[in-house]
Amino acid sequence: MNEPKKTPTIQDVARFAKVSTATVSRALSIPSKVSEATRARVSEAVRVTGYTLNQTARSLRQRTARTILVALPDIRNPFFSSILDAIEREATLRGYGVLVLNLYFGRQTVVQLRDFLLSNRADGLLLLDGAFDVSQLQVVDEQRAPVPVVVACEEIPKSGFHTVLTDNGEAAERATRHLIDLGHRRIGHLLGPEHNIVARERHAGFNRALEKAGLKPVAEWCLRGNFEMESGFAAAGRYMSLPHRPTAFFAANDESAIGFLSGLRQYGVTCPRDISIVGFDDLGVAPHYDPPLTTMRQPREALGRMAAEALIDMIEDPNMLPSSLRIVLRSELVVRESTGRPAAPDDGAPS
Amino acid sequence: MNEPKKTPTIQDVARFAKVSTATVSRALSIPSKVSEATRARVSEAVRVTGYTLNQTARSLRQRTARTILVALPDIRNPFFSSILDAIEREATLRGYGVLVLNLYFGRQTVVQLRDFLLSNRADGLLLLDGAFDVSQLQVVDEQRAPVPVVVACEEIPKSGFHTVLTDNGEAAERATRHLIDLGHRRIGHLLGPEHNIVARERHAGFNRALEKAGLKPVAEWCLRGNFEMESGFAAAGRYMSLPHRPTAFFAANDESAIGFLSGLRQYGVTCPRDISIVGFDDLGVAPHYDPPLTTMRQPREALGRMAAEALIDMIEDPNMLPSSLRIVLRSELVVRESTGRPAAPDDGAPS
DNA sequence: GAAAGTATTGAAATCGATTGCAGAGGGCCT
DNA sequence: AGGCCCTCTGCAATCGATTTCAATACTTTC
Repeated sequence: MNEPKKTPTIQDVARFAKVSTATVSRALSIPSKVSEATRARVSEAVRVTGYTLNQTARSLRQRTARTILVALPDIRNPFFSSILDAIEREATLRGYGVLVLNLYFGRQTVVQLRDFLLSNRADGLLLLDGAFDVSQLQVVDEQRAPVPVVVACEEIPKSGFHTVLTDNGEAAERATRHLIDLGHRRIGHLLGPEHNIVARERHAGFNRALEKAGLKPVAEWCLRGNFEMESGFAAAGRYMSLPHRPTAFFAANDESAIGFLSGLRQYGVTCPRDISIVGFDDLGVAPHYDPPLTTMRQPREALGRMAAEALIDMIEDPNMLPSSLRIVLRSELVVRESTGRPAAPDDGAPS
Repeated sequence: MNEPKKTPTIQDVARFAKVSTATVSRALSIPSKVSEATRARVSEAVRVTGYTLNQTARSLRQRTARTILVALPDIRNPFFSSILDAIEREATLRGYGVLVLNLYFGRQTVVQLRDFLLSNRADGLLLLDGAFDVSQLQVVDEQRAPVPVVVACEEIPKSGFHTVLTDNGEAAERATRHLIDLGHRRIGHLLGPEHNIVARERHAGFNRALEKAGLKPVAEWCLRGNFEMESGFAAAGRYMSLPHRPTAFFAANDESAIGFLSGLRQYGVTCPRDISIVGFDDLGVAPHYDPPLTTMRQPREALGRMAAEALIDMIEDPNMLPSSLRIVLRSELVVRESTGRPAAPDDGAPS
């Protein structure tokens, strides 16, 4: 009685209910195909034996794992974690499990990711990283059925994957435009990581806004950064050493904007009096920072949810989606107190 | 040639290498048991066929999923996400996948969590939520082999589970002590969620520190909160309406501390001039907030890593761990600028 | 009342690996 | 030469479900 009992299987249920395993299986998954009486006997048997489905066995037979794999660069990043959250909700709703995989390790992880997918542990991949080199992920043109993939957040240019993302370039343009509308003429940009596609798009959007307003981009006003607070903090020093300083900055994201502001405080530069800053992401802390941060809010929940939806749709019916799906979600400017009119009348680029 | 080829199985490899599937299996997992020549033929066959292991089939046979399930209250919370990150690293290192499950839905999720575990999709559970009602999770006293469980972050009092956590009470005591040492006598506490064990322990630690210093706890100085920024923000209003205001606060976590500070700014109360605040967690933004936040830093990476280690150890050898493991990690006070001496000499509780 | 259709069930194959057992072959010892 | 041990390999069972196919009983229809 106290020995480690084996977990009950469908065989045990069948024996107890005096039916075949086939009938038990049907009673549980297609009740309409089984008579009332049998169904009751099976239910009772399940109750008594304490039977629970062995998902592994089902997966093997049905060739589906009812699991999706989410690969992302960094779970700690609040931007990703809130998307992951939305993905998890949607997946759970539709009966899918969520496997997560960090992508720190570069090359090694590619192999791992590939094996993961090809090992039937997951039915599809949700990739949250455009920097990822997909050519190494020989999942597509392999001599086997293609694995469903959806790329979210960042676009992988000619990969042909379904994509769900936000309007990074356009949003950056609007953020910058906001600064211009306030009267700023000397506007700088705190860059994101050099090889990150999202960062590049935001940079491009920034440039477009300047151009449309007839402002010349000034190379020294684009300060190096990498989305992290420390990089913004470090950029403050470089800002101070500029001969002709911008009165406003568009930061590639909120984190670097916060680091930047924090660094500027060290030099006695106050926002928005001396400088205006607009960020990107609308992190949770943005409204409670000092000053509350003007920023572009990305629809993170929608992004995660729609990406998960698309992936699961594709898994459940590969023909359901159009050959190439590309959803672009619109970000929203949230004006708070980190942006204002420039102190002095402003005459544009340095002489 | 262009038809959807089936993914190659071990049978295909065996056929190509002209050996049995048993030999292929051994060549891949116990190479020492196979002759040099055969091993080479198998390798070649694997290369040519493009074979990858079907983990599901292996799992079924070996009765292990090489996957752990991490259940947590909220992935978005940066505290949890960084622990999840550490867990993922450790698990990956040891060849385990990580399934995540949010626990929003209360009752429904319990059932789900239970099925998840009993369905052989995961070999063990890492639970990051002490508020969770484990009695419903009939995994322990079921009439079957017990599922390995490790509880991290929060303790579940008499559950008998292995536990890895930080010294919440003791750390809260030290945080409060820091305020006392600075000369504060009127010290308040911004509470965490009422039924959260961690919050209670911090509250208890707070009280102990006061007591040891001969200070009487004042009920009105404990402001309601729930770990979220908004709750801290709201608490600021209640603070302002106190007849006799504390000169220092110990906030149950950084987020609520930040919300509180943000709320206080609305009333022109400046930190640390008018009030000192110490938080808990050392969020990424803490050093870059204005003022930089004094806080208790929890060893989050270590916590996640050790919890994952313990769980995987338990999975791989149930007899390896002592009957009851309880690891307590020490938090560290990080003094920044949100705490200072009280402005006026301070004489303790109101008359 | 016979034929056709429908509802219900079971036997057995199947998914793709691992593994216990046994057999073949070779080397070594007595 | 015979016996023993060791290495290498294959056969076939096994993990726990699903699913095809066929058989049976029961209705319905003409």
